[in-house]
Amino acid sequence: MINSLRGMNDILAEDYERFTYFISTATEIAKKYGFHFVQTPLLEETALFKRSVGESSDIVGKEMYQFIDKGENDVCLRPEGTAGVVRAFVQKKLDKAGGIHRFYYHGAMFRYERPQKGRLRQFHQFGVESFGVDSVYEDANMIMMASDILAALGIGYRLQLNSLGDQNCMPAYRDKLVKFIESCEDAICEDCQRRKLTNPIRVLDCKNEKCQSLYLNAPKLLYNLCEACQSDFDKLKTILDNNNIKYEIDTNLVRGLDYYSKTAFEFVSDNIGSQSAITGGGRYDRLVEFLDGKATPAVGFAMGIERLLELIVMPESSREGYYLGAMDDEAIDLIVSLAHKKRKETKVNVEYKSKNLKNHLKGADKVNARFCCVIGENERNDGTIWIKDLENKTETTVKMELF
RNA sequence: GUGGGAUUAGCUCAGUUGGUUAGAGCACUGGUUUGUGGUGCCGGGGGUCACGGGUUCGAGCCCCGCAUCCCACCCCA
Repeated sequence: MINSLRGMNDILAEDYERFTYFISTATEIAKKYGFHFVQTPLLEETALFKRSVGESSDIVGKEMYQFIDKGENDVCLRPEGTAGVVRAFVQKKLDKAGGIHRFYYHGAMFRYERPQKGRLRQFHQFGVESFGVDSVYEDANMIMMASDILAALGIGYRLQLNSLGDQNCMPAYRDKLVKFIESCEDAICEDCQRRKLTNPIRVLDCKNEKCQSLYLNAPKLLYNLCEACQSDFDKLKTILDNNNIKYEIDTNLVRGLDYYSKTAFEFVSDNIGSQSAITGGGRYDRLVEFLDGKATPAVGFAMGIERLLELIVMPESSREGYYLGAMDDEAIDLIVSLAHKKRKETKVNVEYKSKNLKNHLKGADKVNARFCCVIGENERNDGTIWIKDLENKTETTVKMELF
């Protein structure tokens, strides 16, 4: 038997119901916020991710499905969605067109990681990206949209918030942090020593307890913001307060992708195990420029669909459509024809074997049909069909031509 | 990539110190004496015990390997 690859799952039956329910709910809300669908390829040039996500990130450093194709191009399966959307944005010259462009997307992402609950090698994200708005109101808007989607799905969460600063305050802070790290360099873990050189901000995110205890006294970026970043962050908090969205400030929240600046946020769930981040996002004002576009402010987020599926509260499914059955073999052709006609308007299940009434009622119940319709000897003689509403338990008999 | 646990029917799981033909519930299927379901009763099908080796007279059970899932690390959505 050939099995699916490690960390790659089939989605079918009830899982697919939940999957499509999520997509339609999220899509509906994204459209209300004025976003439009964008689809980009699963395969991109490797350089795209190296330049956007960043070579120091784990994603690019060790998790990409990267290979040389037959034309000797260095390509990889996309590990995340933002880079492709930004590339498309620049390639279609929307940066030069100016104005505001808002996109939503969903699809498969690939990361070569050790699988775990909530962590797959092929997984799916729903994401949104907004280009051309530098106002912090847009940041708040994104958070409100994510919050609306989670609320519509009945998902509880905690929202964590931080600011990563911008090109004015980040470099100065980085120097300050590196000096701090150097002061305790001998005591920190190997990973952190490496991070000091590649991406010092990430040490704050270290899970090592000893490191964390040392970093309690580390300078916090949030307290070293320039005036513009500080006022934006304060404004963001005010907007969220005004709209009754609860949040926690997490000064150590650092997004694992290098392109974020200013607002960074993460929605986490306490009910799905250690892979608890269900939505992550933030502002990335420099990325369009990094990818050879005209400088354009942008902000976005992505949701991990598989992680959300177990948390979704589905609306109760109600009885729907018709079940048609024959009580003797002579009636089978009749119900097949009636089913063909009825399918022009609704869902119809047909049982091809003649059975007694009790078994047909059982069958209708099993497929969750609203109406159980049966033709037996009596009905054939009268040219009628017997119909029972399984919800209201009422019965009628109608002429076949009126069915 | 590191460490730990698990793997027996479609699903959830029992299975004694190694000993005849591997069980249950649910699901599926048929019947219930001739037209009333979801909720009665009776029956039936379905398992190379994940896979590959080894020890043994004999392995679901012990040993080794391997795959997958789960947990933690890590990472992130």
